[in-house]
Amino acid sequence: MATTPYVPTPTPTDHPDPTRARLIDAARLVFAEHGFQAATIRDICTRANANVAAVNYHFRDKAGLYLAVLRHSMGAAGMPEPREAALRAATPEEALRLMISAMLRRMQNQSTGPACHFRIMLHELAQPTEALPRVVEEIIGPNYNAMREILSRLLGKPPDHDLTRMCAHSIIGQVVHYAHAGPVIGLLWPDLKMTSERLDTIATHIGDFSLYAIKQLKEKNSHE
Amino acid sequence: MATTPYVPTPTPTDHPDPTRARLIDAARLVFAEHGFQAATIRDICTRANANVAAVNYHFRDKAGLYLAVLRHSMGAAGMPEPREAALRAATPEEALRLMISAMLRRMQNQSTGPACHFRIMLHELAQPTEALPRVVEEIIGPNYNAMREILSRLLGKPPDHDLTRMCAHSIIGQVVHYAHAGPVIGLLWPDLKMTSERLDTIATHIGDFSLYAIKQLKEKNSHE
Amino acid sequence: MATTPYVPTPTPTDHPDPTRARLIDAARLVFAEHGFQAATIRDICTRANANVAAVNYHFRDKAGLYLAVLRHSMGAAGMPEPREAALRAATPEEALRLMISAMLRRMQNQSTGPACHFRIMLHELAQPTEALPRVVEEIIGPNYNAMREILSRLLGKPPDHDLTRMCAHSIIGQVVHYAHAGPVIGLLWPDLKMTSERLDTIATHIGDFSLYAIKQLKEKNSHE
Amino acid sequence: MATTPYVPTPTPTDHPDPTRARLIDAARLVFAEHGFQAATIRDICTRANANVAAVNYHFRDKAGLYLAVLRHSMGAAGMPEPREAALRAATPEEALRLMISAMLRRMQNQSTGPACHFRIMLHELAQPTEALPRVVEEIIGPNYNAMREILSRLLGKPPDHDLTRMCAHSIIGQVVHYAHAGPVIGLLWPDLKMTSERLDTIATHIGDFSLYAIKQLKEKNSHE
DNA sequence: AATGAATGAGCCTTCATTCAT
DNA sequence: GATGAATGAAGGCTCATTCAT
Repeated sequence: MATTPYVPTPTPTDHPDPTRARLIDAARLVFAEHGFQAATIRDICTRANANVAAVNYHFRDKAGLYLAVLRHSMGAAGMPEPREAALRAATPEEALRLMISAMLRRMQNQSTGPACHFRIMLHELAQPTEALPRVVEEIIGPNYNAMREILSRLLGKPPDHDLTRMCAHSIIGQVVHYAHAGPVIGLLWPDLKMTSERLDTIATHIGDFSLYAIKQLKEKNSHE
Repeated sequence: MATTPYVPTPTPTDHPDPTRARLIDAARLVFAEHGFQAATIRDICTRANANVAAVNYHFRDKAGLYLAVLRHSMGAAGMPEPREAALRAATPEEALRLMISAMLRRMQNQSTGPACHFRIMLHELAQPTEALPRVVEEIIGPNYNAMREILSRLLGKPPDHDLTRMCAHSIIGQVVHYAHAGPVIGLLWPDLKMTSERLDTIATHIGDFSLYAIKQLKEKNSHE
Repeated sequence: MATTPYVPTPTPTDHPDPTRARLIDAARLVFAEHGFQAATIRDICTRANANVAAVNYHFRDKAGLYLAVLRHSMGAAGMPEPREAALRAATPEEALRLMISAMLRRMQNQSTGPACHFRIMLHELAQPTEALPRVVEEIIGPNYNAMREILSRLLGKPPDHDLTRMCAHSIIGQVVHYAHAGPVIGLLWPDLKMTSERLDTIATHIGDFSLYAIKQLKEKNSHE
Repeated sequence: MATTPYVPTPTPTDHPDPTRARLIDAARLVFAEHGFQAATIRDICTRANANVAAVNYHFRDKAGLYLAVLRHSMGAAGMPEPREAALRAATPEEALRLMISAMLRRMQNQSTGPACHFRIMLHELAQPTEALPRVVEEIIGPNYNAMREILSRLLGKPPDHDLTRMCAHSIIGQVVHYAHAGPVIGLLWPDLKMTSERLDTIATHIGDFSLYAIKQLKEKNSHE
């Protein structure tokens, strides 16, 4: 244990192309495609041009590699993007639209882009591992809170209010549905092509749908 | 042929406690918990108090057992429930609310009730098997079409219209989010208890949210 | 054991088409194709339109069925054919030619004809079972002795003489080679087609080859 | 790729006692005894004092191990022996006798010697695998061609002539019969002991038998 | 710092066989 | 007289992991 260096390397981008970095990169794709359990170390090592024992050497464990992948994905610059988008908005309405659009776009290029952790999340939902709490805390939580802030302003309710939360779920549910149910939607709607324009259309629809609903909910609520 | 009885027997409830039925019952739970690939025949057979070879005898295959479980879940009386609920409604608004409520209730008690196939579906989404098209065709498709019929009346657009489809996705996305993101929501909203009343609250919220949005969308669309 | 009727049925052609007969018929083909060990009871029973347990019921064992097949093949009318052919001959030379021709013909239609036990023998040579001594005693031995009788007359040596035996082996070896090495010969001599004329040519060649050799051997031996 | 070393290593005798070599050695015996299908990996690994997974690691497959055994046997120094023996002969008659003798000797001590692939071939004949064409091409073919060359000179016919081929089959058939029919001959001729002198006697007999026959066939053929 | 070799547990499947009916 | 159902043993294969170097 004293010889396993998988902990004292907090700077992952020190070396240009060490085995460690190649492993994380390959693992991201494999975990995204198959999930934690179904992914095999051999597959990852083959893609990373590394030895089978490399994973155990660098990360002690399959689970260690998985955690490293998540930590890497969370630390990547791509993460705060949706919230940043929202910050640039002048009105809460625009902020909501920007967030929706950013989340939608993020969920597309899952397989290649630096944000394929969305697909990892999908697997995590189907079969949660011990990493779920950490992911929720560091990735999902902040986004969830940011959205509640926006909704709080739109609804005139505190972020902790049940209505605010349920509205947040309604919006997030609409967005992630296109990622979660991707294969099913492909079968139910064969003509659908996920082009960039189509993505815009969907984002606009979700924005309209949600803002209309929120406006009415606010009115009805203020009358009570 | 006389030795391979894994063709679907017409009267599955003839005998009081046949191994075949016990296997399907146990498999439902195990598949729901772990998904097709991660589930092990040994686990299933142990829970069903059956021999490891029983699966091969009755269903030829792990895949055969999986198909049988899906077929059983689809054929179960629980399946048409959401659509039936909608048929009893007087207005399309009520029909929509009934469908939402039925789907939500269905998604709860996944582990024990006859409808744990919702959790199976979740795994199927994360890692589609060859059974996905069949499930879509026989389970999801009809519900999707029923919902589009209702929305078609509410929106004044044909069921095939893009707006109708996107509204359907918006509603379904809101509903299934509570199933898909269950563990995450549990972490983000620790006080939430999924009691029967809470379920009603959520169903009402999704109904309100969606009907408000639809009404506005219809108005805006008719002005164009 | 008292209830297993697989022994007291010495008359196999009593009933027109009982399961037992169908099993033996199917087993002959399967054993001929795959040998004793590689043949599976399920395959046999499926082809015989019988239950998996039928073999154990009628023959107690896979080995029991195998023995029954051999007994059936040995008792069949086709067996003494080569020797009968030899008896009809006027001279020992003709007797030898007739035997060679009969053995060659017999070895062809192995798969369908009633004499597919030749292929069973091939498997028995590769992996002898406990049935080998019985087969040698009842099938091969008589043919071997008949051939030695003929050779004894041709060579002027007793049937037990080493030269007689080695000549018998030389002739039998030539003949069975076309059966044993069938797949190899097919690869080494792709143009070869095992038509009836070709069979005649081969029989004539082996007859010429052997009779020339025997004549010379007799001469040389008588001078010593 | 770094993890799959089952590609043939150029220097198989580098290490004194590597698992790979022990596996091949054990597999040779087991395959010779039971044939490809009936042989079990567990048996081989037990005899080789290796883990069950070692076969998968070194040869990917049971079939991979089988191929390696064949390749090893074919590459062994013992292979070209019969042809080399023939090359040292002054006359074609002597060449033929030398080949016969070498083949006969080779077929003995199948179980321990480096040439137990003869018994493997026997299984291959009874139940051909995908390896048969390769074996024919690399082992049997060259011997067959060498013998046809010799016979061509003895008969005055081209190596491709039907008579040449049939004579080759006659000789090869006589020789391999002692290997193929070993157990049967043992039962038919209990006094036979396969001593070295007996092997010489048999070789001489087959040589006499065949050369007499060939001489006569050549005469008869030249008169036509 | 990194790897080739080896390991043991576990998986799915197939087999011959038995038992109750 | 015959069968559907069930069983335990075994087989080939894959996996994550470890160890000596």
